[in-house]
Amino acid sequence: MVNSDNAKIRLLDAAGPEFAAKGFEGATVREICLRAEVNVAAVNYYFGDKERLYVAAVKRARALREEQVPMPLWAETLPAEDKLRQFITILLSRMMGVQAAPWQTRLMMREIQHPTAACRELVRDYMRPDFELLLGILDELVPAEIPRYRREQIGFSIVGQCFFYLAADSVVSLLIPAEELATHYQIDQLAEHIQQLSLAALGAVPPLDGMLLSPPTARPTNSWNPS
Amino acid sequence: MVNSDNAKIRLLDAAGPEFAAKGFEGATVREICLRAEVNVAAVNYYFGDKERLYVAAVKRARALREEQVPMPLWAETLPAEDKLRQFITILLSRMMGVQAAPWQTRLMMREIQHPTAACRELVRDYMRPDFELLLGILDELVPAEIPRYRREQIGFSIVGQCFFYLAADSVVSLLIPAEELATHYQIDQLAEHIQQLSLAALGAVPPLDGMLLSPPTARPTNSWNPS
Amino acid sequence: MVNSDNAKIRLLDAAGPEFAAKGFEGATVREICLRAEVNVAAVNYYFGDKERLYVAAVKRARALREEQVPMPLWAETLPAEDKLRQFITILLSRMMGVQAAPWQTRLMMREIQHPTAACRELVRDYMRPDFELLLGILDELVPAEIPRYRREQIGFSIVGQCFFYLAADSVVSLLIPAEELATHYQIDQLAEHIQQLSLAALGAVPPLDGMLLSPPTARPTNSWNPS
Amino acid sequence: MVNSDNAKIRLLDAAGPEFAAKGFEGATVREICLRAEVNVAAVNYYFGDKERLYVAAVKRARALREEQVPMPLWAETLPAEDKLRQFITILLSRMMGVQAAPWQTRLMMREIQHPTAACRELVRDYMRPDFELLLGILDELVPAEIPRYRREQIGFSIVGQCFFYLAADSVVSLLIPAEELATHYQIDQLAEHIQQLSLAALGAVPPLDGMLLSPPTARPTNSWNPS
DNA sequence: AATGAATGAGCCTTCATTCAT
DNA sequence: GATGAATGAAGGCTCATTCAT
Repeated sequence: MVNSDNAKIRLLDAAGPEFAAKGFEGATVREICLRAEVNVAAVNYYFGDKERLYVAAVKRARALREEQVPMPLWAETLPAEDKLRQFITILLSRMMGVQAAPWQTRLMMREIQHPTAACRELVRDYMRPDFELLLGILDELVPAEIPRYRREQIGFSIVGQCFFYLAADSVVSLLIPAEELATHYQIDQLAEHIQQLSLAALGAVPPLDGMLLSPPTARPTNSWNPS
Repeated sequence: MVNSDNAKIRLLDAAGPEFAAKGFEGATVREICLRAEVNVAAVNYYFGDKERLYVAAVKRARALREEQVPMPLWAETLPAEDKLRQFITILLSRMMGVQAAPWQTRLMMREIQHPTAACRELVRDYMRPDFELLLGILDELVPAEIPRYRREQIGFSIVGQCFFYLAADSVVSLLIPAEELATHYQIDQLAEHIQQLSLAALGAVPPLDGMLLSPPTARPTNSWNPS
Repeated sequence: MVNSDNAKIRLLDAAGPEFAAKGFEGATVREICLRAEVNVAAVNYYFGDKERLYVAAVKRARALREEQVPMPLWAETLPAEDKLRQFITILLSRMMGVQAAPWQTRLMMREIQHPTAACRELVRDYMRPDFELLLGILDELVPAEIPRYRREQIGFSIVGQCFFYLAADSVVSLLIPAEELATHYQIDQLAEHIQQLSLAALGAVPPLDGMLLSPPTARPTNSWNPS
Repeated sequence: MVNSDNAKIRLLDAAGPEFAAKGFEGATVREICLRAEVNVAAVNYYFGDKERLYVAAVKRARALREEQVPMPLWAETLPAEDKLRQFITILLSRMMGVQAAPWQTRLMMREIQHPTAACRELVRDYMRPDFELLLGILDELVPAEIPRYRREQIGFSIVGQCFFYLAADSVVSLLIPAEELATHYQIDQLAEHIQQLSLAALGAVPPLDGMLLSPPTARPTNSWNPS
């Protein structure tokens, strides 16, 4: 039984990096089993087939990453601005690393971009709670009249800025000279940048602006930022 | 020979959608040749091997997309705010469409996330000019003292917000109820949102703030936002 | 142990239908064990290997079929013609059913056509007694001078006619229109047909015909049927 | 092209004996390709998959056997009795051989007993023409009033007697002492036996007997052979 | 006595590539 | 120049069997 669990875990630990590096098609069961030091038949024995091993590996990846960089439990009195900063920092921490990004992150990135059966659970169990957390923070920062879809949009803007550094890191790396790259990949500085940008935008949100309250399909003139 | 060119073009036009839909590993030379109505040996004959066909297909994808949604030539007198809005609109136009996104977009997305030999040229010929264009717009909007890496960071923030809707559309689709999804995928409204958020942030940039001028490696305390 | 016997019997009862339906190669140990609700290792534990399970299943099949349609014990005074009719009826009863034939019959058919180690015992214990019974009936119907090999030949002709409907039922089904098929598969009518055909032939046997008495290797001219 | 045909034929000639000896499941593509001296991929290249190779092998088996032992074209004046004898002889010739039976015969036997997609065509193209030929001969030998299903039954009885020696040869071999086996497997003598048995039965058919004319479902008492 | 975990051999198939024409 | 035939390598998976318990 103990050995059984070990073999299963070893398999997952071997499959994660392989799938992350080569994708579902590119990775081979043989190579994974070789790394896990188990028989080729073990994949079928423990997981049924390659695809279910992949799904299990994705789930494990997120669970491990969650453990490594957990969301904190904030005190009630903590200002929303600080929560936002910490939230952004954690998001960046999870995504940063570029080429050295842990396999967990790269594997999840693959799943997001080429979603399989695992994606639904991934979103339900991990992305959604985080996103709701972010919406909760925004609730403290934007006027009550701002409709939900606008808060979501602001949330996506914040997440998108963080996400970009991981998902498009190949482009960033080629766009920025190698010697300056490290400047761009400093988590704290970057977190501050994104937080400031977001707070400034939130502060500029005119609470009574018609456009924000009316449905987007009846969008008025460009009066949002009258200054 | 004319036929030769035709075969090569037909091959590229067949390869693009295939690679976009199934990835490099998932797509098969046979299927591509079948669609192109050429012999299986044609890939090796015209391109050497599968990989070089892939690279050629990626390049062609970006060239086609460039034609479809070109960057405009702005009049000198056009306010930078308007240029920014148009830039964002074009970015979103190129990326929107989720599953219905043209194969060109999806193929480039694959290349960004799993870069191959084609990525370097892609960035050099297409991403960099666009990014420089964006930086030029920002030059008109931020004080001269703001260092380049900060402008780049602001540029990445803008691009990242657009990029997110394409790269993470599977997550967005699962996060937002199906009936509200269309609300989030309105290019003009979204462009306005991102523009306003960005402009508000730019307006908030304190031109004399020490942190912004000093190199980030010698970053002082969190005094950027003194309020 | 009681459980042991139960497991063994359950295994046999599960193996029979499986082997009958899919053949030795097609049937899998796992599926058999699943049906028998025993461990996969049980086959090897109780029978040594798959092949010996197969042999045991074949034997059991014939024993069960023997119970289901036993040969009757005839009164001394029963006319041979009636015995023949009953014998044929029983043979047909055992073989009829085509696809709906009980698994026992189908399994034995497989063994006859692709004999394994089980075939020898099957013939010795079951086929031979039946065949000797038939020869005994024929002894009462043909002149004493008829040599044994001729009686055997007549026996084979009778058995062959019955056997055909089971062994070649796929051909019969395709040769005869579906709506008329039932007409051909009426046991009593068919038994009568075969009995009459056989009796007519027996009656026609010229007891003193040279050919019948001389060894077939020295067969004379075609004078058997002088007409 | 020539080489192509050769490879295909070699594959068929290698597949036939393998399938005949080991069945569809038991035979392996590797072994067949080894014998045919072609690459393992050749099966897929020429036939799509193992199953279609099997079907092609079955068809070829029957075609070859047809060539080896063709049905003769009889003169109009040839007595039906002689035609029957020759028909039976040819049937036996095709089936005889016991263990030494050509692979074509054994393969067809497998198909009859475990029919696959090939069976339908086999019956349509080969079995049915032969069976109709036999019915034609019987038409000359039985009174016109005898209904078709009775003629078919007589046909099956004749074919069944021949079929038995091939299909159940394992049983025959175990039932008859080895030294007497050859006596039973003499084609000419056996053909005469079956012909005589059949002719005697035909002669005994009472043309006006009620049962023969009435539908079998309303079968009267056992009055068929009142003698 | 009986079992669940684990295995290694082998199977069919797919695929990118090559070679003679 | 361009192609259809043919190939070798490798991949995922199934299966009967074994071994420690």
